[in-house]
Amino acid sequence: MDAISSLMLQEGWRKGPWTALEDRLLTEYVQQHGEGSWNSVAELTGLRRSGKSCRLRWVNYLRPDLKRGKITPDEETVILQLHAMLGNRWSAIARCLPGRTDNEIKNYWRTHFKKARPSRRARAQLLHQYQLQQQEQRRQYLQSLHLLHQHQQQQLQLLQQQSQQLMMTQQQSPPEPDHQAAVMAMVSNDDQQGSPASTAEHCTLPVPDDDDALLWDSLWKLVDGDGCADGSSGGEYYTARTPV
DNA sequence: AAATGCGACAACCGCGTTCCC
DNA sequence: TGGGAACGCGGTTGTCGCATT
Repeated sequence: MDAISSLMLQEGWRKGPWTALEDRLLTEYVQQHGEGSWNSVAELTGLRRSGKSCRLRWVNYLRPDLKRGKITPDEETVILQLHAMLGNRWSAIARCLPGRTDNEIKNYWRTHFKKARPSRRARAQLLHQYQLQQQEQRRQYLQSLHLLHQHQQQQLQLLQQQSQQLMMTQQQSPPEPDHQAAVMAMVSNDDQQGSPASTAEHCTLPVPDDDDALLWDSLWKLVDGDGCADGSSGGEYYTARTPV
């Protein structure tokens, strides 16, 4: 707490939510004296509020031209477009939306468009989705291995048949050594491939491309809970959600 | 039914700018 | 022209009510 705030409390300045009586006093003051000279509000009305607090209350809540109610889709569009052009210049954006305050627009933006650190529940859901995706990847991989093995078995049977036919014909004329060795090598290699299950034990999941690697890396950071705790680090904006 | 999470919004705070003497 | 008061702005925090677990 700074010196001024401390002094305010010592002198009995009120803080926190405004009461209906305070609102009425402030409204009557503005009706009589106009906006401005906020520091004289306390003196002339008996309000125990700082000039700063009075101005904020008037601008953000009591002004008669304020528009109440939800931000409309049209207004949301304007906010998005202006924010893309102006950045966080809330007062400039508010000037283009009659009846809306900079505070209101700022709050709306932060609630709807600024990426927040996912909650514990959201992180658990992300982890669950990730595990399901991994299971599905592994299942597809094993299935493809199984199909490959079936194909290899068919090839092996074919080769064995050809080999037997060859042996039978060679009984009439001696085989060429190179050819026989090549056939035996192919058969031998196929045997060493092993069953799909044993192969799967050594298999690794497909290596993700760069984008996927980044995604999973981010995911693990979220799951591990070592993301920035206060959500105040830079670069955390993302594109607008689809309005509901 | 109680605990917890989350969105919405009001209000506060610090700092930069403007105004006035 | 310098300094202090007033004002304006953007970031942050606190609170409340509803939804979900």
